[in-house]
Amino acid sequence: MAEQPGAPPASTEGLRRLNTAVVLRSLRQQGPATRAELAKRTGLAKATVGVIVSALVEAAAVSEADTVVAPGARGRPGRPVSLTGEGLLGLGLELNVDFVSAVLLDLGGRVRLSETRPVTGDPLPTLLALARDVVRRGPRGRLLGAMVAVPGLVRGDDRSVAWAPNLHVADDVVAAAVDEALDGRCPVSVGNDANCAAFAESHHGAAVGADHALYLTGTVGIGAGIVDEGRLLRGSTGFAGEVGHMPIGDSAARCGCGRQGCWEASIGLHAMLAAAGMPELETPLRSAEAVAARADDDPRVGAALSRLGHDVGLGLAILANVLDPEVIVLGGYFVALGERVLEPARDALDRRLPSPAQRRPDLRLSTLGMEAAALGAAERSLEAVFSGEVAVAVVE
Amino acid sequence: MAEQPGAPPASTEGLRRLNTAVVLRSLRQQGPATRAELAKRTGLAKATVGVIVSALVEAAAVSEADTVVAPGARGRPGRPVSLTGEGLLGLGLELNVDFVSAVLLDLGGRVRLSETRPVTGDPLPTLLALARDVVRRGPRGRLLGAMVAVPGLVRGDDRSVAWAPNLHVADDVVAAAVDEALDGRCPVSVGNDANCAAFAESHHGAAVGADHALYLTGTVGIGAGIVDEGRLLRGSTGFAGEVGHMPIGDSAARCGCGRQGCWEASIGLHAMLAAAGMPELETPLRSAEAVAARADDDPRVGAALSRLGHDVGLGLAILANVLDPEVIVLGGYFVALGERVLEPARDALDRRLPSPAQRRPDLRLSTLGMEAAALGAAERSLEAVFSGEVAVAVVE
DNA sequence: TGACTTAAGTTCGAGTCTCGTACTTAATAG
DNA sequence: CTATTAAGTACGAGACTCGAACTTAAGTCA
Repeated sequence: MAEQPGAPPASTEGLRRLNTAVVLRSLRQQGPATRAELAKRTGLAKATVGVIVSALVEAAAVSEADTVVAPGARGRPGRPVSLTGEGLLGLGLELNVDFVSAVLLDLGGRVRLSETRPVTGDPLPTLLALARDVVRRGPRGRLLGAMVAVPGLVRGDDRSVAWAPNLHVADDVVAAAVDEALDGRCPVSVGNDANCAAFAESHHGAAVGADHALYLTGTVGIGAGIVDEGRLLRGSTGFAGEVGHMPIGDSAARCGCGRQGCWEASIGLHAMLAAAGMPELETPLRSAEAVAARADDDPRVGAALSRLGHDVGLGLAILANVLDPEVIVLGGYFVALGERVLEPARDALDRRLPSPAQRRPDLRLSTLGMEAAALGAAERSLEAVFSGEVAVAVVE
Repeated sequence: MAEQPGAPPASTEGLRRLNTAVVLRSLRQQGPATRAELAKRTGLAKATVGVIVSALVEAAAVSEADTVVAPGARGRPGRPVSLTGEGLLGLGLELNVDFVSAVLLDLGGRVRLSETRPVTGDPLPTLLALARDVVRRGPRGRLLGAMVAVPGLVRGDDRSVAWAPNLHVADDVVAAAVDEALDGRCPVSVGNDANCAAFAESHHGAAVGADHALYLTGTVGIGAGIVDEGRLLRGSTGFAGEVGHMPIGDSAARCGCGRQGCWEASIGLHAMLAAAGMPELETPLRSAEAVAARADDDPRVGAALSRLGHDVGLGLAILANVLDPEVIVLGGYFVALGERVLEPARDALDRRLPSPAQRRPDLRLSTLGMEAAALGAAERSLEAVFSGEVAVAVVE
């Protein structure tokens, strides 16, 4: 059964933390509002909202606009408060095999600084240098948290790596190294890259506003991130969403894992390139762009892509049956193939919905690019604030 | 994005509610404890635990044992408190096509009364009569909540039915009818039957102690219930776990839905009976028992069952890849087939795990029988207490 | 047997929080 | 210039948690 969840509120200070989080979430999800409106939205007393907002203003988490909310209305006009979060930052990092990224996000959801650097050799030192640089060059403010996205399996402590076949890291070496690079300035956690990217899509990308989203990324491997009721699905050992080796698609296709019929062996980058009869270029995206460019002229390539799309849709249908997402976002190399994959995938998906009562999940392309995982990691590093686990406003 | 979740604690009374829930969960999950132990477990102050426990004793939610916890220890011996919940009840109901069930559960997790009645014709009146009977004959006490499990789709309000192809009910007619039958004595909600059964397994059945569990039930149709971090997965429209029509197994098998290759068409009751060459009897369980009895003598039947098990395992492998459960529980007619299905399913599952790093989920048979859904519904009706949304102890 | 030790549980006062009410403030309407 | 309306604030009451001091109920050891 579930662990004793989160920090219990315990004291009245904890109560304040929770109510502050309620106000922050309301501002994030429903936009700016006057104190009176906030009181209505949250169910808190006007007086309470007043106190909380004052503290948030003091902490530079929100700011008051001078503009009146509804000019021409009777009564004293309210001054709308909006979530700007100028001075409160979350750092998202991505540690990957051939590149590292960093995104500095403020509490208002604006990206304040972001950078990606290519890597040859051990990526960790490059990541640490990047992290230090970004923090130094970024805007002044309080760093509330940092999260590192890694292509691998992360344990339930959100810190130690259980398995990362392409990266030579394990346990909490990454977390500890970043801890040190940041001088212990803020808590550091680690997360799976697909999960982080999924989170990014649901907060900033193609799945904004969707409470239930599925993110599928494809490069050489295939991975998924699952958001249910706004929360990331982790599974008992962190493996949830490791969908690359499900038996889907061409059952005779040989996979790098030694088995046959893995989904990855049908829709992974190498399978796609082989089917299109084209070579692998420097990056998956490049390779896919080249294939996309060729597809219009060469009907064989076009046919390969629509077969690919069909197999993508088949797997998505299975996932949609299990998870019932509102939106499905395709990332990775699929983005470069665009409608050439989306259309046949939609067809396959349509034919495989469980019942006429279910509407088809919206199938979209990722809009976030390379830095999706880092952005999601940054967003996740701020989650503790929005959930009320961490206090942002100081009591005066 | 997520709605403003749950009732915010808001006032200090809400804080008490939450802290009371922390104590209750600790008692449920970690067993009886003295006040001092509870203080350590929950992080609350000794004084606070004292007050909360007094209120819980008053409300007949917990009771103090006279037995000393550790005889022979120095210092004043503590009086252990245990969750008995004598006077606090949750009612679980199941509305099905050919039977209805009711389970009366106390807060301590003991079934105080349960009954199942067969139905011919409209099941709703029979259910209402059963509900009234059970409440009347059951032990005196406060009814904290009631939930009706239905074979159908339930909307996010946990009350109205969106789709129930085998039942002639829609919207909130069921909830309203039960409301009336119970004289509005407690809040009434409605839930999907597979979800309820999954919840029952994770609290009382084969998946006790597992935070992440998958429940698969098979009769004519195939359905799943998914527990992740102790919470039920619902999906955006309540369809999560509707796995019967995923394209798995024999791709040529014709399904009742008009398509081919649905999982249901390979492992549903009718497919099993056809493969075994045996007739359908009164109930799925009966039919399956007959097949199981024949399997030892007739190698053709044995072979059919191991093919069935293989197809079950194939689908479970996919689900395990997506969800990473700790335990998988098979219910429905599979229970009667026992190891004849489990063994080939385990084999297929083993061959299809995503990586050597993942351990195989434990595959078990349901132990709860017909009343699983009603029991789970009863358990769910008490969830609001354990989550702190509803107060159980009255402030004196 | 009786003083000492140890730990459980309770009492109490201080501090924090939310809430409702009453009040002040800033705009429009006439 | 006065009345009206609604936003925001001040304030006292009530609820809750907490730490420290205190009481209680056992075992320990002379």
